[in-house]
Amino acid sequence: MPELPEVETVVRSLAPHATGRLIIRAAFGKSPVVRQDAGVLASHLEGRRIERLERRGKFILFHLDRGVLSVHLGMTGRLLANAEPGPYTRASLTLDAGSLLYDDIRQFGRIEWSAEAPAGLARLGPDPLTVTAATFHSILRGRRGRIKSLLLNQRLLAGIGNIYADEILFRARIHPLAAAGRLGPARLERLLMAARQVLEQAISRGGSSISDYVDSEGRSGSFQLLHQVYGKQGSPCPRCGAAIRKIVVAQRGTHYCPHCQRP
DNA sequence: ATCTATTCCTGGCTGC
DNA sequence: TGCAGCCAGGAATAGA
Repeated sequence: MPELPEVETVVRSLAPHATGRLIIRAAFGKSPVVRQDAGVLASHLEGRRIERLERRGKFILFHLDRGVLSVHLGMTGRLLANAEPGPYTRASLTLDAGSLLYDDIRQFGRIEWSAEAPAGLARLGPDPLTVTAATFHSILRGRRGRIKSLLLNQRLLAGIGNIYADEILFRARIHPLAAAGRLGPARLERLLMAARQVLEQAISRGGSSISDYVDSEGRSGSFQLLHQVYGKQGSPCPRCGAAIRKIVVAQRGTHYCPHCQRP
């Protein structure tokens, strides 16, 4: 389940393989991942040069000398450099040096070409790693939703998914069902600090390899070894020893310590 | 305007 | 051993 740290890791590992490369050939299978016509898509890509890669929330942007190719990994998407195509390969780019593949078992990912930035990006909120405290506070102020639901909302903040929402809330010692708008300045400050610390530490570990996430060179991350609550239901809280609890919030499995994260 | 439920997808796990 | 049924969840969409 690639979230901000995994997508950032993919972009960093991909950049040396992709930046400055010329796209010789682009091929797409029939898949919900690719919604545009394969021939039209290929005609937009073939002959173009990849000038720069960028992460925006969980989106990977290939800035071309004309247009932008955006890739969202969904749940099981993989962008691989110089890999052999497999049964789940949905797209492939042949470059003037090397190749790029997009593999995706469950096909929740999306690949899209657009002349400018793709429309969906305009709806994304700021990046939690760079958002100012003032903006962060204003995003959550007056909201009646539960804090975990809001952390997952990409329009408010872009990049946090289910794993990191749980880990961030644990670090900030905030209950996932807490009313966001009622969090005081001290807790909001703690929440933003926790978000930055968790996400940056996860990036430094190459992300969390929970299901089948690997970077563009096929390497697993190791942050899953440092998870405090995600997937730890029944295990003792690393801070107080109470049993970690699992509930459902916003239709997502939600893990927290009932002692450290009081309602 | 907001928030919540549903839908898409399939490998892997559970339990009979 | 085999297999039906459930589970995981990012985000668009529909519904409250």
